Amino acid sequence: MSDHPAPPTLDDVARAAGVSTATVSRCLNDPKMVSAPTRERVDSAIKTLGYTPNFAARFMAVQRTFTVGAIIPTMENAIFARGLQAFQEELHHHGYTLLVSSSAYQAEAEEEQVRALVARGADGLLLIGYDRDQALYDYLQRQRVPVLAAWSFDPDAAIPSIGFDNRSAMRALTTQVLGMGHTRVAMISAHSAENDRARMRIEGARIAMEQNGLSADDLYVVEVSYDINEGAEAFKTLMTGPNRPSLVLCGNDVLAVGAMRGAAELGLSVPDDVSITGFDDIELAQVVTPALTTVHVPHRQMGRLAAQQLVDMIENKTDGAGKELESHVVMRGSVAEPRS
Amino acid sequence: MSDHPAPPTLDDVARAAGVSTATVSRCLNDPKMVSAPTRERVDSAIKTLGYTPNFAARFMAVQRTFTVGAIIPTMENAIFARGLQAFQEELHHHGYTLLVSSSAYQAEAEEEQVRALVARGADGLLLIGYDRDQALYDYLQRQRVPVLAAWSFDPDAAIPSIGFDNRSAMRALTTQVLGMGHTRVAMISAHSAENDRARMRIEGARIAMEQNGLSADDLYVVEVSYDINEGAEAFKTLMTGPNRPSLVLCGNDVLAVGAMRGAAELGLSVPDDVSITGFDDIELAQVVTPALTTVHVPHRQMGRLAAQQLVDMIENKTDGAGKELESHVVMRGSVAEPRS
DNA sequence: CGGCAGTATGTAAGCGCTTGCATTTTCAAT
DNA sequence: ATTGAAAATGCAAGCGCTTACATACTGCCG
Repeated sequence: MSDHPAPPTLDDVARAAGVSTATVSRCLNDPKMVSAPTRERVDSAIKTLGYTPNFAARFMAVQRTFTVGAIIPTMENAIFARGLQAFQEELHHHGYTLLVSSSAYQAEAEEEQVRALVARGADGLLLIGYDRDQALYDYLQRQRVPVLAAWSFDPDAAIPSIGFDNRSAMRALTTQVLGMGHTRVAMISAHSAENDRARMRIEGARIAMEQNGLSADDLYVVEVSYDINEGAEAFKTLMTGPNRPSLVLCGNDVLAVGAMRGAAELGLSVPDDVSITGFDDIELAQVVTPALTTVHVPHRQMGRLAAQQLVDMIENKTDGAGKELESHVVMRGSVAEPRS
Repeated sequence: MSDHPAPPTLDDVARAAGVSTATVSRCLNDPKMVSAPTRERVDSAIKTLGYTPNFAARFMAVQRTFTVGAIIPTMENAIFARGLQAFQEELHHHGYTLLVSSSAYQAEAEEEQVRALVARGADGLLLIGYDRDQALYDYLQRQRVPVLAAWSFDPDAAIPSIGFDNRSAMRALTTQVLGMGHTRVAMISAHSAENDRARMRIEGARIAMEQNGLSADDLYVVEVSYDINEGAEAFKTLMTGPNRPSLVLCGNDVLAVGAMRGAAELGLSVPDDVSITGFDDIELAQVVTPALTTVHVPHRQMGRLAAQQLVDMIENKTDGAGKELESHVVMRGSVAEPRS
């Protein structure tokens, strides 16, 4: 009815301004190539027509999208939020746009998302951790898409990574808490099968056990999904079963907060009846009562560096060296000496 | 060095399989049009080449992406997470992919994202609330992109919306808590200027004040950003100022949790010294101690319905009627009668 | 005043895919 | 065998943009 039957194209703008499409294109991408008067005519045509360049068409023409994709395991909690935020801010500085999707901690879903992002022309990809099928790495390599892993660091992995040493971080935390005298300890972890971070954290806890005169086998580990409710349930099972622990290490803050809720539901006091620790130091950790003893991870720094590194990989075709960041233990109210 | 210098294209596959590109394309999009033997040859060529169709090229050819975009104010907390999750699950059922981006509660950022999503060929858009520049709506209309608003419901808005009545929800909550006898009440709200949800919640609280024999002007409102720390600071200012309230209504759960942290920092007990309420009923609300009295919002239902509606708008070019959902007050430990 | 930079603009060839239409193949019925 | 309808495949245009190259204008120098 009204104006145009379809959204305006470069061609429409060109016609309206009485110039060629090339001129309009230049106006958009490199204005100084165009004389002032024509530029004005073109600009006003663009404005009155409400023209937005078609991204796909531009992509086809230049084979670059200035877009990077990130696939995170979940958006449901804040674990990746802060880091991702910093990642995207830094990308923005470099003129890139971020596309995010989540895999729900499932390998096939992740693979699907990777393909979707590649098909959409992502210039580079950020993945979490490095545990995944070799075939996926092969695919990515064939597609010439640079990939960077974050939230984990492993100099020997197939792809460069920016992150911290989950194993030694968990070891440090465990050692410190064991120092208070705990001997009956359990751990609530995420499923470790395809999750290097979960696996490393368990290992770290085990190592700490041994270094503190306990047996690694005495660490009873139960694996659940990263979810507050599952954390609460697992905790309750743990505490109502035989050989009740005095210390429950949790794979991350979300599980730990779940455990704390579980404790409340059982009428147990934290830390008097049982000590609980988390991992990540997300906002949640400081909001619960008592506040959570956890491992503080440099989320923002990690996101920022990841963006820098990835952009570098994209633009200079370098392979990127990866970088290990420091994490540190934060002692708060959720741990205490065990009851005698 | 290795295989191909560049990622394989349809053409490469066609050549490898000894057929035309048309056949390969049909193999991908409508396999039953192709005879079994050729299909096998094509499929194996695709596999050995590691071919992924180029999304942009397909988009150009068919002018449809089966992608919808959603722009939410923030990913930093869980406010939109659950609803968005349901939204994307439902979209998936209908064969659509979701692209998410966040505006950081800033109008220009949102506009930028809208354009980016449109440029990327989103078939439809989900926005939060309906408060935005008319020019943006005009633009969207010219681009022929269906838009749906969520988290708010207003039958008279420029675009169809799926959500609840923020005003009456807040009125119900406030009325219920005022019934306990509070007379000195304050509210910590998000900035209401370009946020209809915040504005309606304030209005709802005011209406409840009047209906309960208080003056709407007596509701002291302080506006901050949706952020735990800001909530804590605002709360502390409120409580250390003159005319200290016995009830602090918060615009959402995040602010309320911030307020609770503020109370802890001041050494005030909730709800004995002061009652606090939230809005949204995100996970956080049940994790803090005491648990938060708040308004429960049907996040998942809203997300699901929004997806259905939007798909319908896209596929049938209907205008969509919108739908109002019910919310309800959840009384928990964070409120009590005021001290006498 | 011819000619030559230099600047501004236009022309047209793709980028990788889909799809209407034309062409070839297949195969059952004569 | 012959034929024709149906099934399978190929051809080629075109989706909206960029960009190398060609062309058309400026002045300005000799």
